[in-house]
Amino acid sequence: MTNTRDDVVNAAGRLFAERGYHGTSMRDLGRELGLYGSSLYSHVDSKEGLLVEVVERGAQLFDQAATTALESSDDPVEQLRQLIAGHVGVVLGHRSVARTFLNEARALDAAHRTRVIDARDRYEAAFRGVIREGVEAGVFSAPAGVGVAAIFVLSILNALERWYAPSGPLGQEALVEAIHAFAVRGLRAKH
Amino acid sequence: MTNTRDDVVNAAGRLFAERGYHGTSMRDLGRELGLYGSSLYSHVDSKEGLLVEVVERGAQLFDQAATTALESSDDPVEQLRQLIAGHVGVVLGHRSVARTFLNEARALDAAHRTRVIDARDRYEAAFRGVIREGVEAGVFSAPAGVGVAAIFVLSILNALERWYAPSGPLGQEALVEAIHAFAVRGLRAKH
DNA sequence: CCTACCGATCGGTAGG
DNA sequence: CCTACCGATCGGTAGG
Repeated sequence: MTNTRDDVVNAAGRLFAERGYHGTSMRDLGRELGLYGSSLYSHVDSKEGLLVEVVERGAQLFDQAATTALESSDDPVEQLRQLIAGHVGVVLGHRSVARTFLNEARALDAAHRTRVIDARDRYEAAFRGVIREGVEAGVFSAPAGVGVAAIFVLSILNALERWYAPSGPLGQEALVEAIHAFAVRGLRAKH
Repeated sequence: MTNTRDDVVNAAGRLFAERGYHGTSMRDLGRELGLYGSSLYSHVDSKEGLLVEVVERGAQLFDQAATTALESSDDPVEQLRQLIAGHVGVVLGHRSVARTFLNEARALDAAHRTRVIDARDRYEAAFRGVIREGVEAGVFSAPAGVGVAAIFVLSILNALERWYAPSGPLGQEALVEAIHAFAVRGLRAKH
């Protein structure tokens, strides 16, 4: 019945993801945990600190997923599959954190927002690198540029939190396969 | 120097797009127009009414674009190009409205939110229909289902507001061509 | 469109 | 973790 600090951070992630940072009050958050808004301050320093913590956790999860994916293989097609699988894993395993990371960074002060933007750019760079290797190996083609191709794939991945229903007809593995097939075809060099 | 009602709605769209509905106060909006927050109420009835107006305008723009696109041709590949071109046109021509429509619907009351969700579903249905026709004509393939394929294409389109820079190296026509090429390849039936 | 103001709610603190 | 409270800000109104 007693709440831990982690309970507070997790509940904050849920509410920030659902209603947005500015749409969530500390009293809302307290209610979610069965206590008063003012009581939250024995667990955390400030509302903005909670947002920073959730967002940094999101950056961490995506960063780890990308690193693991790149280490899994030397083949660009397979690395892309692992990048996609990793992203899907983060979204399905930590949806609120992912949503807050993707959508609420604008509520951060300039310094923390810069950190998030840098983290996203490093993550994107993993996709760019794999696509570039594929192009150099002659298996991919990116007529509009590697950067644009990476954004297209990431657009599909970042949109998942908006529509994917875990209880729906499309399972996690089928989802990964569908995205990978679509991306690899979209990137496929003529042959 | 005097502001019209349209000036107020447009400025509201800009601020809602940049900071979110809950991140924008009526005093912020007044400041943007060079007047006091309370003065806005001689132009509009309420803050939520402003959001409704911006979001409904977004629904209208996307709906019109889809209708025009479908009428432009009978060929699914060409219809898809026109759907993409129409979406890009809305985002580049009315970016704030598009952003607010895409991101701020959750701040609406249940009745208006339902209207937005219905509008989005009708818009998605245009993409589903074109892809379905392409599959039936044997030119497209959608192994994970027509609905999933439509979502993939729309994910790329809906993400545009997050990254596309009109002043960047990729012009509007090249952007449409790049998305269409990626989508058509992603959907292309083996042959 | 401004001045003056309202009740409600905000993030946060003090003291227990 | 609660009680009692703070100053600031919120959406909105009355009257001009």
